[in-house]
Amino acid sequence: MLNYQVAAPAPLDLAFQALADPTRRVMVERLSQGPASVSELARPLDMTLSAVVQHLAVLEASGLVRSQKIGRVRTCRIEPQTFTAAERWLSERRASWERRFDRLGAFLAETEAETGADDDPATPSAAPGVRRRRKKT
Amino acid sequence: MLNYQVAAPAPLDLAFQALADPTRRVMVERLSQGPASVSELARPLDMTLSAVVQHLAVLEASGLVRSQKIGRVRTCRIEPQTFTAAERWLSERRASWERRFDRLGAFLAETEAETGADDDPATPSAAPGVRRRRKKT
DNA sequence: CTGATACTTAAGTGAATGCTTAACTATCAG
DNA sequence: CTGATAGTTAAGCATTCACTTAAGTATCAG
Repeated sequence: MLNYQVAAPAPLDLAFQALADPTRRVMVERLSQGPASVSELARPLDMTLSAVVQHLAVLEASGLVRSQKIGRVRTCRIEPQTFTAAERWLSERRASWERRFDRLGAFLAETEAETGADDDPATPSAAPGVRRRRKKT
Repeated sequence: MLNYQVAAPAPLDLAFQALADPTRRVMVERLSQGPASVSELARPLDMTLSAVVQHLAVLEASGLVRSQKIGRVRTCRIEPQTFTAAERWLSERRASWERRFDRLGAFLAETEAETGADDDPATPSAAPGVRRRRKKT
Protein backbone atom coordinates (compact mmCIF):
# COMPACT_ATOMS: atom_id res chain seq x y z
CA MET A 1 0.00 0.00 0.00
CA LEU A 2 2.37 2.69 -1.13
CA ASN A 3 0.99 6.16 -1.29
CA TYR A 4 2.38 9.09 -3.21
CA GLN A 5 2.67 11.86 -0.60
CA VAL A 6 6.46 11.91 -0.92
CA ALA A 7 8.16 13.40 -4.01
CA ALA A 8 5.61 12.22 -6.63
CA PRO A 9 2.60 14.36 -7.45
CA ALA A 10 -0.58 12.35 -6.90
CA PRO A 11 -3.15 12.57 -9.71
CA LEU A 12 -5.60 14.38 -7.44
CA ASP A 13 -2.98 17.02 -6.62
CA LEU A 14 -2.75 17.90 -10.28
CA ALA A 15 -6.48 17.76 -10.91
CA PHE A 16 -7.50 19.96 -7.99
CA GLN A 17 -4.56 22.30 -8.59
CA ALA A 18 -5.65 22.68 -12.21
CA LEU A 19 -9.23 23.43 -11.18
CA ALA A 20 -8.12 25.98 -8.59
CA ASP A 21 -7.48 28.61 -11.26
CA PRO A 22 -10.49 30.59 -12.54
CA THR A 23 -9.01 30.93 -16.03
CA ARG A 24 -8.60 27.18 -16.26
CA ARG A 25 -12.14 26.61 -15.01
CA VAL A 26 -13.44 28.89 -17.76
CA MET A 27 -11.50 26.78 -20.24
CA VAL A 28 -12.95 23.59 -18.80
CA GLU A 29 -16.43 25.10 -18.88
CA ARG A 30 -15.98 25.90 -22.55
CA LEU A 31 -14.67 22.42 -23.29
CA SER A 32 -17.47 20.70 -21.43
CA GLN A 33 -19.77 22.13 -24.11
CA GLY A 34 -17.63 20.63 -26.85
CA PRO A 35 -14.13 20.55 -28.34
CA ALA A 36 -12.35 23.81 -29.14
CA SER A 37 -9.13 25.11 -30.64
CA VAL A 38 -6.54 26.98 -28.57
CA SER A 39 -7.47 30.39 -29.99
CA GLU A 40 -11.11 29.66 -29.39
CA LEU A 41 -10.31 28.95 -25.75
CA ALA A 42 -8.29 32.16 -25.63
CA ARG A 43 -10.94 34.44 -27.12
CA PRO A 44 -12.91 35.27 -23.94
CA LEU A 45 -9.78 35.45 -21.81
CA ASP A 46 -7.99 38.69 -21.06
CA MET A 47 -4.43 37.45 -21.51
CA THR A 48 -1.96 36.51 -24.24
CA LEU A 49 -2.23 33.32 -26.28
CA SER A 50 1.03 32.31 -24.70
CA ALA A 51 -0.48 32.35 -21.24
CA VAL A 52 -3.46 30.32 -22.44
CA VAL A 53 -1.15 27.70 -23.91
CA GLN A 54 0.55 27.44 -20.53
CA HIS A 55 -2.80 26.97 -18.79
CA LEU A 56 -3.64 24.32 -21.34
CA ALA A 57 -0.39 22.54 -20.51
CA VAL A 58 -1.44 22.44 -16.86
CA LEU A 59 -4.83 21.02 -17.79
CA GLU A 60 -3.26 18.36 -19.97
CA ALA A 61 -0.69 17.43 -17.33
CA SER A 62 -3.53 16.95 -14.87
CA GLY A 63 -5.31 14.63 -17.27
CA LEU A 64 -8.46 16.74 -17.31
CA VAL A 65 -7.98 17.72 -20.94
CA ARG A 66 -6.53 16.02 -23.99
CA SER A 67 -5.62 17.61 -27.29
CA GLN A 68 -4.43 16.75 -30.76
CA LYS A 69 -2.99 18.86 -33.51
CA ILE A 70 -4.30 18.63 -37.06
CA GLY A 71 -2.66 20.93 -39.55
CA ARG A 72 -1.92 24.09 -37.61
CA VAL A 73 -4.92 23.78 -35.33
CA ARG A 74 -4.80 22.08 -31.96
CA THR A 75 -8.18 20.77 -30.89
CA CYS A 76 -8.80 20.29 -27.18
CA ARG A 77 -11.41 18.19 -25.45
CA ILE A 78 -12.35 17.06 -21.96
CA GLU A 79 -11.02 13.77 -20.61
CA PRO A 80 -13.85 12.45 -18.45
CA GLN A 81 -11.87 9.89 -16.42
CA THR A 82 -9.67 12.21 -14.37
CA PHE A 83 -12.66 14.42 -13.88
CA THR A 84 -14.58 11.52 -12.40
CA ALA A 85 -11.69 10.69 -10.07
CA ALA A 86 -11.93 14.12 -8.47
CA GLU A 87 -15.68 13.84 -8.21
CA ARG A 88 -15.35 10.42 -6.60
CA TRP A 89 -12.89 11.61 -3.96
CA LEU A 90 -15.33 14.31 -2.90
CA SER A 91 -18.35 12.04 -2.80
CA GLU A 92 -16.46 9.41 -0.82
CA ARG A 93 -15.60 11.94 1.88
CA ARG A 94 -19.18 13.07 1.99
CA ALA A 95 -20.37 9.49 2.24
CA SER A 96 -18.06 9.14 5.23
CA TRP A 97 -19.52 11.95 7.31
CA GLU A 98 -23.07 11.24 6.22
CA ARG A 99 -22.69 7.70 7.54
CA ARG A 100 -21.54 9.22 10.79
CA PHE A 101 -24.55 11.53 10.97
CA ASP A 102 -26.83 8.57 10.39
CA ARG A 103 -25.24 6.72 13.28
CA LEU A 104 -25.57 9.81 15.45
CA GLY A 105 -29.20 10.12 14.46
CA ALA A 106 -29.85 6.51 15.35
CA PHE A 107 -28.08 6.98 18.68
CA LEU A 108 -30.16 10.02 19.54
CA ALA A 109 -33.36 8.27 18.55
CA GLU A 110 -32.38 5.38 20.79
CA THR A 111 -31.51 7.43 23.89
CA GLU A 112 -34.73 9.31 23.38
CA ALA A 113 -36.73 6.13 23.99
CA GLU A 114 -34.71 4.59 26.88
CA THR A 115 -32.35 6.99 28.67
CA GLY A 116 -29.24 4.78 29.04
CA ALA A 117 -26.19 6.78 27.83
CA ASP A 118 -23.18 4.98 26.32
CA ASP A 119 -20.26 6.61 24.48
CA ASP A 120 -20.79 9.59 22.16
CA PRO A 121 -19.97 8.33 18.64
CA ALA A 122 -19.05 11.82 17.40
CA THR A 123 -16.52 12.59 20.14
CA PRO A 124 -12.79 12.51 19.24
CA SER A 125 -10.53 10.21 21.23
CA ALA A 126 -8.18 12.98 22.45
CA ALA A 127 -4.70 11.47 22.71
CA PRO A 128 -1.41 12.77 24.22
CA GLY A 129 0.70 15.05 22.03
CA VAL A 130 3.86 13.72 20.42
CA ARG A 131 5.68 16.06 18.08
CA ARG A 132 7.57 15.01 14.94
CA ARG A 133 10.44 16.71 13.23
CA ARG A 134 10.96 16.56 9.47
CA LYS A 135 13.62 14.13 8.03
CA LYS A 136 16.31 16.85 8.27
CA THR A 137 18.58 15.74 11.22
CA MET B 1 -24.30 39.20 -13.27
CA LEU B 2 -20.96 40.18 -11.82
CA ASN B 3 -18.45 37.44 -11.50
CA TYR B 4 -15.33 37.34 -9.37
CA GLN B 5 -12.56 36.52 -11.84
CA VAL B 6 -10.90 39.90 -11.28
CA ALA B 7 -9.03 40.67 -8.05
CA ALA B 8 -11.30 38.72 -5.66
CA PRO B 9 -10.68 35.02 -4.98
CA ALA B 10 -13.79 33.08 -5.96
CA PRO B 11 -14.94 30.50 -3.41
CA LEU B 12 -14.13 27.64 -5.77
CA ASP B 13 -10.57 28.91 -6.19
CA LEU B 14 -10.04 28.55 -2.47
CA ALA B 15 -11.80 25.21 -2.21
CA PHE B 16 -9.94 23.52 -5.07
CA GLN B 17 -6.67 25.14 -4.07
CA ALA B 18 -7.13 23.78 -0.56
CA LEU B 19 -7.86 20.29 -1.86
CA ALA B 20 -4.85 20.35 -4.18
CA ASP B 21 -2.46 19.66 -1.32
CA PRO B 22 -2.06 16.01 -0.22
CA THR B 23 -1.46 17.00 3.39
CA ARG B 24 -4.70 18.94 3.47
CA ARG B 25 -6.57 16.06 1.87
CA VAL B 26 -5.31 13.77 4.60
CA MET B 27 -6.63 16.27 7.13
CA VAL B 28 -9.99 16.40 5.38
CA GLU B 29 -10.10 12.60 5.22
CA ARG B 30 -9.52 12.45 8.94
CA LEU B 31 -12.18 15.07 9.61
CA SER B 32 -14.73 13.39 7.40
CA GLN B 33 -14.64 10.56 9.95
CA GLY B 34 -15.37 12.98 12.77
CA PRO B 35 -14.10 16.08 14.59
CA ALA B 36 -10.48 16.23 15.72
CA SER B 37 -8.09 18.49 17.59
CA VAL B 38 -5.14 20.16 15.88
CA SER B 39 -2.58 17.77 17.39
CA GLU B 40 -4.72 14.84 16.40
CA LEU B 41 -4.69 16.08 12.82
CA ALA B 42 -0.93 16.55 13.07
CA ARG B 43 -0.13 13.10 14.44
CA PRO B 44 0.10 11.16 11.13
CA LEU B 45 1.78 14.04 9.32
CA ASP B 46 5.54 14.33 8.94
CA MET B 47 5.87 18.04 9.66
CA THR B 48 5.83 20.51 12.52
CA LEU B 49 2.64 21.48 14.35
CA SER B 50 3.23 24.98 13.05
CA ALA B 51 2.94 23.80 9.45
CA VAL B 52 -0.24 21.89 10.25
CA VAL B 53 -1.79 25.00 11.78
CA GLN B 54 -1.01 26.85 8.57
CA HIS B 55 -2.66 24.13 6.50
CA LEU B 56 -5.65 24.34 8.80
CA ALA B 57 -5.82 28.09 8.19
CA VAL B 58 -6.02 27.41 4.45
CA LEU B 59 -8.80 24.88 4.96
CA GLU B 60 -10.74 27.31 7.13
CA ALA B 61 -10.26 30.18 4.70
CA SER B 62 -11.66 27.96 1.96
CA GLY B 63 -14.72 27.21 4.06
CA LEU B 64 -14.15 23.46 3.92
CA VAL B 65 -13.40 23.25 7.62
CA ARG B 66 -14.59 25.10 10.69
CA SER B 67 -13.07 25.05 14.16
CA GLN B 68 -13.68 26.28 17.65
CA LYS B 69 -11.45 26.52 20.65
CA ILE B 70 -12.53 25.22 24.02
CA GLY B 71 -9.98 25.58 26.79
CA ARG B 72 -6.63 25.02 25.11
CA VAL B 73 -7.96 22.58 22.55
CA ARG B 74 -9.13 23.63 19.11
CA THR B 75 -11.63 21.19 17.67
CA CYS B 76 -11.99 21.05 13.90
CA ARG B 77 -14.81 19.71 11.83
CA ILE B 78 -15.93 19.54 8.20
CA GLU B 79 -18.21 22.23 6.80
CA PRO B 80 -20.41 20.37 4.29
CA GLN B 81 -21.68 23.37 2.31
CA THR B 82 -18.47 24.47 0.61
CA PHE B 83 -17.68 20.87 -0.03
CA THR B 84 -20.95 20.47 -1.84
CA ALA B 85 -20.29 23.57 -3.94
CA ALA B 86 -17.13 21.99 -5.34
CA GLU B 87 -18.93 18.74 -5.97
CA ARG B 88 -21.71 20.58 -7.75
CA TRP B 89 -19.37 22.45 -10.07
CA LEU B 90 -17.87 19.16 -11.18
CA SER B 91 -21.18 17.42 -11.71
CA GLU B 92 -22.57 20.36 -13.65
CA ARG B 93 -19.67 20.22 -16.11
CA ARG B 94 -20.15 16.50 -16.47
CA ALA B 95 -23.85 16.98 -17.07
CA SER B 96 -22.92 19.39 -19.83
CA TRP B 97 -20.80 17.00 -21.88
CA GLU B 98 -23.03 14.05 -21.17
CA ARG B 99 -25.96 15.97 -22.63
CA ARG B 100 -23.80 16.55 -25.69
CA PHE B 101 -22.98 12.86 -26.01
CA ASP B 102 -26.65 12.05 -25.82
CA ARG B 103 -27.39 14.47 -28.64
CA LEU B 104 -24.54 12.98 -30.65
CA GLY B 105 -25.92 9.52 -30.01
CA ALA B 106 -29.36 10.58 -31.17
CA PHE B 107 -27.86 12.19 -34.24
CA LEU B 108 -25.94 9.05 -35.15
CA ALA B 109 -28.99 6.85 -34.62
CA GLU B 110 -30.94 9.14 -36.89
CA THR B 111 -28.42 9.26 -39.77
CA GLU B 112 -28.18 5.50 -39.47
CA ALA B 113 -31.84 5.14 -40.49
CA GLU B 114 -32.07 7.79 -43.23
CA THR B 115 -28.70 8.93 -44.62
CA GLY B 116 -29.22 12.71 -44.87
CA ALA B 117 -26.13 14.40 -43.37
CA ASP B 118 -26.47 17.85 -41.72
CA ASP B 119 -23.88 19.63 -39.56
CA ASP B 120 -21.77 17.76 -36.98
CA PRO B 121 -23.09 18.94 -33.58
CA ALA B 122 -19.71 18.26 -31.92
CA THR B 123 -17.64 20.39 -34.31
CA PRO B 124 -16.33 23.77 -33.06
CA SER B 125 -17.28 26.87 -34.98
CA ALA B 126 -13.69 27.92 -35.84
CA ALA B 127 -13.56 31.73 -35.77
CA PRO B 128 -10.86 34.24 -36.91
CA GLY B 129 -8.05 34.96 -34.49
CA VAL B 130 -8.08 38.26 -32.64
CA ARG B 131 -5.42 38.73 -29.99
CA ARG B 132 -5.91 40.68 -26.80
CA ARG B 133 -3.32 42.45 -24.75
CA ARG B 134 -3.66 42.86 -21.00
CA LYS B 135 -4.96 46.23 -19.57
CA LYS B 136 -1.38 47.60 -19.56
CA THR B 137 -1.28 50.15 -22.48
C1' DC C 1 3.27 28.71 41.80
C1' DT C 2 5.46 25.42 38.30
C1' DG C 3 5.82 22.86 34.53
C1' DA C 4 3.74 20.53 30.75
C1' DT C 5 0.41 20.78 27.02
C1' DA C 6 -1.84 22.87 23.09
C1' DC C 7 -1.60 25.80 20.23
C1' DT C 8 -0.11 30.85 18.03
C1' DT C 9 2.47 34.12 15.59
C1' DA C 10 6.32 36.04 13.09
C1' DA C 11 10.09 35.98 10.11
C1' DG C 12 12.74 33.73 6.66
C1' DT C 13 13.69 30.66 2.59
C1' DG C 14 13.61 28.01 -1.66
C1' DA C 15 10.56 26.37 -5.12
C1' DA C 16 6.39 26.78 -7.79
C1' DT C 17 2.78 29.94 -10.20
C1' DG C 18 0.79 33.05 -13.45
C1' DC C 19 1.83 36.03 -16.13
C1' DT C 20 4.64 39.02 -19.82
C1' DT C 21 7.72 39.89 -23.98
C1' DA C 22 10.11 38.25 -27.76
C1' DA C 23 11.57 35.34 -31.18
C1' DC C 24 10.47 31.08 -33.81
C1' DT C 25 8.19 27.26 -36.48
C1' DA C 26 4.72 25.18 -39.14
C1' DT C 27 0.42 25.45 -42.04
C1' DC C 28 -2.56 27.32 -45.43
C1' DA C 29 -4.52 30.78 -48.86
C1' DG C 30 -3.68 33.23 -52.98
C1' DC D 1 6.97 32.39 -53.08
C1' DT D 2 4.56 35.57 -49.49
C1' DG D 3 2.05 36.89 -45.97
C1' DA D 4 -1.25 35.81 -42.49
C1' DT D 5 -2.75 32.41 -39.13
C1' DA D 6 -2.08 29.15 -35.24
C1' DG D 7 0.59 27.76 -32.11
C1' DT D 8 5.31 26.95 -29.60
C1' DT D 9 9.24 27.97 -26.69
C1' DA D 10 12.32 30.48 -23.76
C1' DA D 11 13.51 34.03 -20.58
C1' DG D 12 12.38 36.95 -16.98
C1' DC D 13 9.71 38.67 -12.99
C1' DA D 14 6.61 39.52 -9.06
C1' DT D 15 3.78 36.61 -5.99
C1' DT D 16 2.30 32.94 -3.57
C1' DC D 17 3.29 28.41 -1.31
C1' DA D 18 4.83 25.06 1.88
C1' DC D 19 7.59 24.65 4.84
C1' DT D 20 11.20 25.81 8.87
C1' DT D 21 12.95 27.92 13.35
C1' DA D 22 12.11 30.63 17.19
C1' DA D 23 9.72 32.84 20.53
C1' DG D 24 5.44 33.61 22.43
C1' DT D 25 0.49 32.90 25.10
C1' DA D 26 -3.22 30.53 27.34
C1' DT D 27 -4.87 26.36 29.82
C1' DC D 28 -4.71 22.63 33.05
C1' DA D 29 -2.65 19.19 36.45
C1' DG D 30 -0.42 18.76 40.75
